[in-house]
Amino acid sequence: MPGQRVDTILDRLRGEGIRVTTARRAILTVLTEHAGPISVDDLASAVQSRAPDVHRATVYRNLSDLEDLGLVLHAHTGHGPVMYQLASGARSQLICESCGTTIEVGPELFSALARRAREQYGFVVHPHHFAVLGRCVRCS
Amino acid sequence: MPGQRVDTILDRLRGEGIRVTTARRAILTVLTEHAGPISVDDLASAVQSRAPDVHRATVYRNLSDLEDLGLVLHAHTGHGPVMYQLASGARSQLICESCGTTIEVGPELFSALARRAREQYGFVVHPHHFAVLGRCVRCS
DNA sequence: TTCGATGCAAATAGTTTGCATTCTA
DNA sequence: TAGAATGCAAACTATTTGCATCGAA
Repeated sequence: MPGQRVDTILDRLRGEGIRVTTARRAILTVLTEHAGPISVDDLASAVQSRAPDVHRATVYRNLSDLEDLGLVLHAHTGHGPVMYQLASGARSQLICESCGTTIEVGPELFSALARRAREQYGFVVHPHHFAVLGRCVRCS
Repeated sequence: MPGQRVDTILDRLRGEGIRVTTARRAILTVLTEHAGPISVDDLASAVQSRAPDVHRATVYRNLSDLEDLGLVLHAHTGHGPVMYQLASGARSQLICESCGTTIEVGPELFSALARRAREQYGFVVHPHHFAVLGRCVRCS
């Protein structure tokens, strides 16, 4: 299944005149197999276990390109590292500032905030681009 | 009025055995006079226009100490710089990912999100520690 | 064979730290 | 005058960029 999904994306890339390389395939495979957001660090490690020669700079460049194409999204997590995930089925995160525990949540959690921001300020919230910081059950 | 407020804070610091220095006074004065969150960069510039010899490292060290005392808060703003503000009367921010426009908002905007996060996950949201990213009226 | 993509190294930005010196209390 | 706080420089982390080389189409 994941392999098929990767191939679908690669076909789309080819259609856009973008070349299918070892690095690109490995990055998309890891993103597809890993449900939810993953840090560049973890992503690069996973990629390098498949294709050892892939350089970090290449990972950054690819993530940036894939994001421009609308295929992946990044999220800022405060003190923590930037997290990437496939755009389809993207999830948001609640992150504990004390222990780092991360809870993945759907966009419905933001519906009221999004509505108020839009009504009061005309501001459209992007729930996938930032983590909600706070304190988890165990730490509070 | 601001001067009085700064003195109140300085008295409290003295009470905790913390010394009142030129740098500390300047940092607190700028934070008090500037309503809402300010970046370290802007804060340092404003501090240096009052006390030119204050080094950036000192600004960072002081902000960290003041935060430990619960007097100031920092917020992560995604791609942008970390913002600091006095803890009393702290505001949250909606930041446009396209043009950088910032809207300051009160904590009431987060009430529904905070309630759902608490009810469903026992997670306590800290609305002041992260900015809400999205797109402003003009950019969307 | 062409030119997009890569590896590598160096540059950059934001922040932290070690240490000798300064200055508050 | 003791030791907290500072200035400075160097270290660090995360990310970006220039450039010569490589390889997908």
